Amino acid sequence: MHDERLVTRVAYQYYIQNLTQSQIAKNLNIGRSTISRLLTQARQQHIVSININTADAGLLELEAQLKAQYHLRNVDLIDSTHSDLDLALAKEAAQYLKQIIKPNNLVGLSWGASLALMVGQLDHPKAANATFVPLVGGPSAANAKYHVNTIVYDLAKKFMGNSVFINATAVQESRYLRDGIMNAKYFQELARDWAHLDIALVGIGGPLNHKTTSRWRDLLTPEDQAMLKEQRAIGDCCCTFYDANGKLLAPDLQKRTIAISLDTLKRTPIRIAVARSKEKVPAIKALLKMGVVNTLITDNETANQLLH
Amino acid sequence: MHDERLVTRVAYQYYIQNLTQSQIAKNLNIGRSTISRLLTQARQQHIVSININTADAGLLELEAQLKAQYHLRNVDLIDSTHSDLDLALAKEAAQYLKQIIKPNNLVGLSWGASLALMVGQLDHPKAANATFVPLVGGPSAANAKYHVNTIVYDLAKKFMGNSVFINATAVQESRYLRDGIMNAKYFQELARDWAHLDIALVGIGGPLNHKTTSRWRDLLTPEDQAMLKEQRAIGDCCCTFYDANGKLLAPDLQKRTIAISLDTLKRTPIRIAVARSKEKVPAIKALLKMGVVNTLITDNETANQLLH
DNA sequence: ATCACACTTGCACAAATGTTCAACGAAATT
DNA sequence: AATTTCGTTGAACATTTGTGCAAGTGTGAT
Repeated sequence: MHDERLVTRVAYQYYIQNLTQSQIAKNLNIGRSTISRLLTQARQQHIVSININTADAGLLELEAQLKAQYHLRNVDLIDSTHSDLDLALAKEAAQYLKQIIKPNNLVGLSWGASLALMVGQLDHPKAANATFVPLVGGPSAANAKYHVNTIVYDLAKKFMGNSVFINATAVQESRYLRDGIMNAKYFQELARDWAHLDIALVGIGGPLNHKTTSRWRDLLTPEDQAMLKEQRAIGDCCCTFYDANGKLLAPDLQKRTIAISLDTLKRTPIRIAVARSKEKVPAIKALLKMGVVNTLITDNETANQLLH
Repeated sequence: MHDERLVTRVAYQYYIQNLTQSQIAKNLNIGRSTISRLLTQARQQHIVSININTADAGLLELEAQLKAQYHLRNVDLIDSTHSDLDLALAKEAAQYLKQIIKPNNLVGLSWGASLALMVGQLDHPKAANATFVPLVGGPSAANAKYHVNTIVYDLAKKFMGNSVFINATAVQESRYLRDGIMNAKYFQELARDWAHLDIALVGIGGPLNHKTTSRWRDLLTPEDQAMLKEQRAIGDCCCTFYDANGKLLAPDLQKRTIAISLDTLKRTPIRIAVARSKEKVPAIKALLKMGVVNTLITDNETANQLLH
């Protein structure tokens, strides 16, 4: 342990005057290695303190905590005080995707309002020559604007890449119909893609009774809905429902669903969820615990609630 | 110029989470060079601030200012709140000397209370095998304790080195006497040493009328004193008097003085002055402006007054 | 005094960081 | 539209920093 006076002196010359360690060593007639060690000591003993002075520095702290608590690869937060939160979130997701996408990547997408919004927010995308594939079947109505195919197609266009379409709704009337579709040669290719994704980008569905219940859920029969309610579903990801403990629900419904399975999804290296709101907190939390996604883009309010 | 959001993010990972630049680059999918640049930007824009939390961090700031203002090689300050300031100063000077002295150095010393005190404060000196020489003649009375020779001898003993004595008082009765002495072969050797010093350690004398007028000044004749007063002497270094503008005074007295000349002194690479007190401020200031010394050891009160 | 131990130092190497340069791409100008 | 200009980027190189190791130094016990 060294003289505090000396430590301070060294820290001052290094951090305030920006001298190199060699210069300081010459000044003080001490070996350079010692300077290096004195500086580590200065940091350990908090003789020097380093602060970050920005409004959103707190966000980063939150990100780190969340990342640690759920063992995530990454967390990206936006400030909850934005006027249009959903828009801001979409923009952030767009930037994030742009940042991590690499040439020839295979990118899978589910859908939902967040993802649809995202596409529009993508500015100056780079030519990645990536391939974009849907992870779930389409919604009931042929509402082009929110159709998975539209999302995938627009995204591919912006990135100068290719896209693959999906020609079926997410939920079929019977498991036989569903199996039939999935056994088609074209679907087999899609399934193969699902197993080799580089990046997956998914939304998270909240509880069934929530007002803004998303468009596609009209595909569920009243029986499905009853069943899910009974089993305490708190949300879905890629049309797979689960409860607060991460238990997958409604196996019968599952078998009528055309979508990537959560297990397959888990094989993707980068699995990003984009979701926010108080209502979705339990759904997000369960999904994180299950390890289905390893990257989360949300706002700080949601993040705060996820910490407990 | 980059996105502040990104800069903050990078700064956080680097300074708070202690990741390396390469790791951050991988996280954010950015080239490492860019991270380096972002960090410089973060510092420039004060997005990160680095503080030093020590009582005497302010001293260092003062030191830096003083150093800049007078173009000094180094400044070493002690805290003015010490109970015995002169003792503390002596101790600091001792440590400083110990720190910078190198094997076989040739070290010159003037005298004064500060330097005398210093010798006693030198603990655990290293064997430097240095040579110590007086820069000025002795005082009038044969007060062994404060004699230059004593200082030089004691110091040499502590450093396991050699010392050279001086066998004359600082001021002679006539220039002829003085010239005679200085022409002696032994003095010629001393003079040669003066021209090749590695380190010079000097005190600074304050104004004449000051109460604690130092011991040696009884060598001055009443005429000398009158002359100096008339020419507005504010202090001396190595028995050479000067005024506030750095003009050397009393050439007649000079010619009767046995001491290194300030010009010769200036040829020494490391020239340290040890002095403090309100009264000596003008003397110190003038000496610094003249460039006679390039290293100053004092207390922060004196330092503050020197800044204006 | 001698030994043993803990602790510090400097050297040499490994890792991390800063910087130059050439190529690229976006805006602005013709 | 073609061309110029400006600013950004990554790769390679130069510099700076961190660290394991062996040698040195002081301290305390025997």
